[in-house]
Amino acid sequence: MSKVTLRYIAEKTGVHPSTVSRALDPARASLVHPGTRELVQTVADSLGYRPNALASGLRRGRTNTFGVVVVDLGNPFVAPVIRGIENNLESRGFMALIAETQDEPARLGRALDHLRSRKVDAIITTAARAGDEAVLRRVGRTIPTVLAVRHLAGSGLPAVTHDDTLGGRLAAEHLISVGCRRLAQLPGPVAISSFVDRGAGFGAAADRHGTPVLPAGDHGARPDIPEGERLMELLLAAGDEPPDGVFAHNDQMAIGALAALRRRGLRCPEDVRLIGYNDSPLTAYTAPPLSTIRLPGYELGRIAGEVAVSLIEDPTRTVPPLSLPPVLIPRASSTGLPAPQ
Amino acid sequence: MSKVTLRYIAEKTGVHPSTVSRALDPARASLVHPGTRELVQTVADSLGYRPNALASGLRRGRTNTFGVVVVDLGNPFVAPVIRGIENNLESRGFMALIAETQDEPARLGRALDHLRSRKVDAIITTAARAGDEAVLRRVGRTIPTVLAVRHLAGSGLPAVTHDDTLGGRLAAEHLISVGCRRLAQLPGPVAISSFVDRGAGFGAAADRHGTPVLPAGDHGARPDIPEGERLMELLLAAGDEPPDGVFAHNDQMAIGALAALRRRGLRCPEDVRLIGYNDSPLTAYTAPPLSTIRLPGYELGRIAGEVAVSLIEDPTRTVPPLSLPPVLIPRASSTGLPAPQ
DNA sequence: CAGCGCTGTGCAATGCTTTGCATTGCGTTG
DNA sequence: CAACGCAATGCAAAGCATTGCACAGCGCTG
Repeated sequence: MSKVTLRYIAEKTGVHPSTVSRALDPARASLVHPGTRELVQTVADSLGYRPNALASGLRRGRTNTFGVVVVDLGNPFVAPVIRGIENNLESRGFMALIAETQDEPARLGRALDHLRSRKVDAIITTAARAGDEAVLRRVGRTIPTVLAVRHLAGSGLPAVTHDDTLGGRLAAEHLISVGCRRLAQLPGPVAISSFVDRGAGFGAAADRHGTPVLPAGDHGARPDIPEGERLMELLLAAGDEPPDGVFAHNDQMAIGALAALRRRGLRCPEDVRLIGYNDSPLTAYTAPPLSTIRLPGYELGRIAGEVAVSLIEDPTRTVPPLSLPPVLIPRASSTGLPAPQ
Repeated sequence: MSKVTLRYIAEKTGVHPSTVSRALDPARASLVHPGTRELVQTVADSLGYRPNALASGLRRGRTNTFGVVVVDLGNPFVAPVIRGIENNLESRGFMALIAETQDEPARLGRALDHLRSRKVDAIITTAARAGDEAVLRRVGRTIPTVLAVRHLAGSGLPAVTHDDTLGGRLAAEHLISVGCRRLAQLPGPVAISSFVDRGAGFGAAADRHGTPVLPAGDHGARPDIPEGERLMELLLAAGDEPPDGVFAHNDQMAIGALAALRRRGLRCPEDVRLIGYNDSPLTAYTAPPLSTIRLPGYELGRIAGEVAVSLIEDPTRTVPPLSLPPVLIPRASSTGLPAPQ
């Protein structure tokens, strides 16, 4: 049983391979006689022919494949972004080649090499960190590359992000509006634009209201539950009067903070009001339900995909940075009110 | 600036392309003179040469790419599985082409077509449903295909699963051991082996102990939070005396059940003890913390990758079904005790 | 000096599809 | 009837890396 190739179909139908190629490509099917076309199509269908994407890609210089670089697939908030990218591009026959970096520069380098080798049509990365400028700029010269979620000033690459400055501001204004007078943050890593912006937005808004922000003991090395716990402990151990309103730079850290508060016998929200970031799936079900900032991840992914496609079609295009507004989701951890629902 | 190809390197170094090819392939580098090899390697490095994976794949019939088919990247428990697959295969130079089915048969078909077209070396699917037998068997004849997480009797494909029968049994025995005498289940879709096995294991264990299991009002259409809420409502509305121990077939449904109980003014665990399944990241932080069954997802992914590789190397091999034991994680929702930690 | 067994290289073919150009055949027009 | 246009198809090259085979060169041996 020989493999089903274009040539094989051509032999079966008695026409030339190029005619088969044309007959099967919707864009060029009009060039071939309706009768021939139908014959070719039925034979191809009955044999279960699938064009060899490698040969096709080699010939035309397009693979209909794009690379998606993420830090960690386990992070709940990357899923909607990928889905947004995927759903947008899937309808155009694209598939995603996924690479994880675990926030390690060496893995980013390897991932980009692999994607380059496989001739992806575009790359979307949600894993940019300070320090990645050079390698991303280099790859961006030959392959349309879009930054999603995290931007990176020195890279010169188009970016589609959440407006984290606004997110930080929303968090600050909310805590102030529910009566907090001594604020604090549990900050994420400084190499990542999202956290930098959240911190800056929060600080600026607090300043504008004349509300003090206690210095954070440290920056989160990885923005996860144990780190949130550790940073909250630091804050409580600082000797000063503890803060009455805390902004955790993501929900994981906020959940860690809840645990730390509980252990120290402090109540949330009575003693310390808390707000997280991302609106992860289960934050509505913690005790107390966690106030948070909701990000339009799916939409962001969709737009990043759109930008990537536009760059594939015209790589010279310059795309201005785009940022999507987040939304405050107040819940009991800051308001003290039971969830409305 | 012409593209950096094998031929280009060959011209620069003054040797034949085939020599360059050999010098750059660790497996055949020994065939070329050390001096030549080094010259070629330094020139290739300095030009940033990356072999064209399309041409390579076309020629050798191997792409070092595998397809991973999942239902939904947003589902928290698929992440560790993918990571297990990926981490295992990444070190061997493989990359993953990811496809989502959303549990829709048509999308599965399209996904498999795309993967076939792109000549992936192997396919790992975590999305098998009753009804998919024929299409999976067909693709499995030409591409090594491994079922992960969900098995499928009629497919004849090797499967690496969690032992969900055991998981169901653990749930039943645990509820019985903490004093429950009227059990019930919130079952997931019947087309998915995982849920069928959980239900069967639970039922069999309850029988063995002579403990009655109330009939479930319905099967979950999608095993998510709202469905859990709905099924729990059904159970409570059934008129009979309500159950005192409930096994939700996954954590999402358990969380939905918590909400339903709260709304009906029933306390958990005092009135109804509850256990979920999967040990999703945030179940430890719900109120009350949720008892659950922990699955070795990462390990499962790793092994599925292993099996896939062994099938790539020898497609005739038959691999016996493998299933990994889950672990009971008792928390306050069933024990009534505060979490130890 | 023929012959042997190596090693290192070169050569040409292969894998499959796409595409610009050439060709064929047919009908139309002046 | 010659010339022309047009639709449909065929032809061959291109895209890039890999690989079986051939060949040259080398140091020996009988």
